[in-house]
Amino acid sequence: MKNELPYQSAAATDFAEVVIPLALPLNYTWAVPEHLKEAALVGCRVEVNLGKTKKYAGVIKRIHQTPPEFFEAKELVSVLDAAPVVFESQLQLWEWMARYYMCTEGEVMAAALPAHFKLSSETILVFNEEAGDDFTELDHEAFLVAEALLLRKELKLTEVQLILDSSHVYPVVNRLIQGKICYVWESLKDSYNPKKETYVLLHPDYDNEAALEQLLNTDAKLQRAEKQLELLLGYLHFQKTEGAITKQALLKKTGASDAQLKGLADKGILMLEKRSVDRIRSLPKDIQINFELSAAQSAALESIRTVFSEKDVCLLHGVTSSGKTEIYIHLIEAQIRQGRQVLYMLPEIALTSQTIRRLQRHFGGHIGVYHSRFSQNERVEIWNKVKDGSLKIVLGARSSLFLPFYDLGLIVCDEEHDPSYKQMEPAPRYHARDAAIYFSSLFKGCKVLLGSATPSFESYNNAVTEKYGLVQLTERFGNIKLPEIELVDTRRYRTKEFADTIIFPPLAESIRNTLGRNKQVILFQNRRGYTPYQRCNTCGWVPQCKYCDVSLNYHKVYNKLVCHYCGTNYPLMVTCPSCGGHDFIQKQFGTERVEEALQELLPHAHIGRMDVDTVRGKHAHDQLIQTFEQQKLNILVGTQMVVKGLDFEHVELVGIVDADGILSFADFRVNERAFQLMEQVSGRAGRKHGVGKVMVQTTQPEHPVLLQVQRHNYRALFDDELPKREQFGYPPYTRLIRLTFKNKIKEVVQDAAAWFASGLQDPYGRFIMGPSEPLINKVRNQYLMELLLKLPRNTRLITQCKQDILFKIAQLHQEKRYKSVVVIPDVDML
DNA sequence: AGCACGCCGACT
DNA sequence: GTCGGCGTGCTC
Repeated sequence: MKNELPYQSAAATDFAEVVIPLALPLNYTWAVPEHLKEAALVGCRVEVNLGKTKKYAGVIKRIHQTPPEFFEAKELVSVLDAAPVVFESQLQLWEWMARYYMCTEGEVMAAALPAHFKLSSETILVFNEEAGDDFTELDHEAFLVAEALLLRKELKLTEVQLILDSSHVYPVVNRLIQGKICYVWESLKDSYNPKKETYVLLHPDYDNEAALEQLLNTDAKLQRAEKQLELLLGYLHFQKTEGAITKQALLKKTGASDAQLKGLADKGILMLEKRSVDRIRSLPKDIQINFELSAAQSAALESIRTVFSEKDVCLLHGVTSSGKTEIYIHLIEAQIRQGRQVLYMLPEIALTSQTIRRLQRHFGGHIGVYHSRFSQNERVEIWNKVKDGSLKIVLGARSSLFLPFYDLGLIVCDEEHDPSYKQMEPAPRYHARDAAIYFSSLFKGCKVLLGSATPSFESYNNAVTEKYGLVQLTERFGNIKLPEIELVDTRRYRTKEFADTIIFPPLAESIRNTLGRNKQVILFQNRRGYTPYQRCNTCGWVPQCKYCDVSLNYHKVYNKLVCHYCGTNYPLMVTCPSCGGHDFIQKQFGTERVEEALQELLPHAHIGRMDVDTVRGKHAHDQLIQTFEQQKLNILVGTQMVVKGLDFEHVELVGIVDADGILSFADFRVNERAFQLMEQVSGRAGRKHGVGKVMVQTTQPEHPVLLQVQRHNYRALFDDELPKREQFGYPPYTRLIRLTFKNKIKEVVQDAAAWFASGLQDPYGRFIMGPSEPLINKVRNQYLMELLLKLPRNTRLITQCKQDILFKIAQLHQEKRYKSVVVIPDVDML
């Protein structure tokens, strides 16, 4: 370093490395002008100019004194925050994520920050109608903008620039947003309004023992209103036991009338308030652990504590309904009592109001909820409360990992195996479970608990090899037995008579039976069904790829069988090598067909369907669950969605309509996935009363996965599968990186992918699979090709390879023919 | 991600 | 002859 020269230190200028929400390969640097030196802190948002016209709100990552060598740094325009919006640990997470998942820090930042923090010249401000028109509190500049907003309702940030002196735009806008005068337009999300319910609250005047006593015994207000007094007593009872209570629930439970409640409200004793269900505003910050753990649960809890004394990550493998949640609650409580924060992650779809209420019952106002269905205002609210430490527990989907925790003591990753923890579409394509494990390492003594009834092989392997601790819960809570699993061999119905049958007689009979006893049925059908494959109609055999150990897909256009991992083509099967049969079929049907077939079979049954089509609306999912819960439906037909975290008391029969479809999925994880799916589905049966039954329709009743599902033997499946993973080089023995190539000319992508593969040949040749054409080979007018790398688990090699890939991508873009080919890396692809 | 800059087709 | 199509490159 030669920057010790006196004239340099005398003129020491500060420079700020700033992350801006763009896919830039590296962070840019701006000079900190003298008057902003005090305010420009690491983690603060700053307004910067980029190019001639554009402005962005970026976040300061680093302040230093090294002048950039190859360019003249522009000056920061302004500092937007009085205090940092993120801590160092968030910046570290962003950096790690960008490196590990091969994207830019800007992309991570864009995913991490709530929209309201992401100002740019394109941002549109919307007037908040609830703000009124009294702006006398505001300073002169904010006043001008507020007046303009009142008139126009919407302003682009560039328009605000016309109103104000250029260097003051962002700070003023920022003040207006914080003062809730306006908010940032959410162009994609049509401003979602969270579901509202009317809650009953006690008027604050009576919120103390003495006043309440007087009211109940001597106050004239209630002397001649016996029914109202009764209702009030009922209310007080439920408030004690349940915390917040809705109007609907109160009236139902006390049998009181609307008029009586209104009477109490008019007298100023109770208050009615519309609140969104998931909001936490006036729940008391109580901790109530009012349940006893079973012996098995207590033992598991103790084991977890022991594990945590020597390891940072523990896998809790507990069969369905073994009561993992109660264990989490105890661990969470311990953290809260120490004043530390807890992140409780769940797959998005399992974050139903059912789950949220359950946790709120124990932790009341300590709990905050964070997921994609929340408005940006609410997200900012939670964000700030997490940052200032007033919120101790966050229950959230994968993106809640980005919240500015300041003292995290525990991360719970429930349903750890769930693939939706991996972000697919835009970068960062991160896995929230793995990122959480890294994130926890930034906090002293912070532990991670992974929970699942059917752990991912990756996690289970880490537990078996003692990288993680392992704690098992083998019995269901209350000693309810695991459901009995009956395989229905559909080969017996291969006659003409049953040619179009979807629900075969044994299952049909069971459904009738169950409905006859006034119990409910769930039917599971894997998906809406298009990934055609060939299957022997006689024995159920499905052709596999020699090199990849995956089922082959039937490719209509070429009339061939294709492995979509390595791209190898095979001719169509004519003779089944397993049984000598000549009858190959591809039968595909989705939930709709199942629903139709059912309706035909049982014309009087009330049938609900849950798949991406039927729950597209905002509350549709919650609503359908409720309808089913209230037994207004007899049968629920659904895809994956019915599996997640739901608890239905009256379900006694679960039917898996087409197990063959699940078992012939062209994925090296088929068996793992199939087991997870079936085990989770069957966990829905008989959760409360223990008389659950599961029926599985299949042409392969001797299939090893079905055998283990029948025995609920996860370990046996794991032991069966692992050698195959090793032999074919899949995780947990390797790390996968998938590269997707996109271009609108088919030949160009194909050649680019081939060029790329040959360029990586040395030294990665033996790890490369493909290039191959993916199943869906054209998306939005762009053709796709894929390359898959199976890298040995050697951190240095993997890091090196990622670097080489990025370098290769740069080289690819030097070739004129491949200039416009887009390459998308996906690390740890699922 | 934008947006300016620049090189080729169908038009008043 | 020009207007404007979008492919390419750059932004501290």
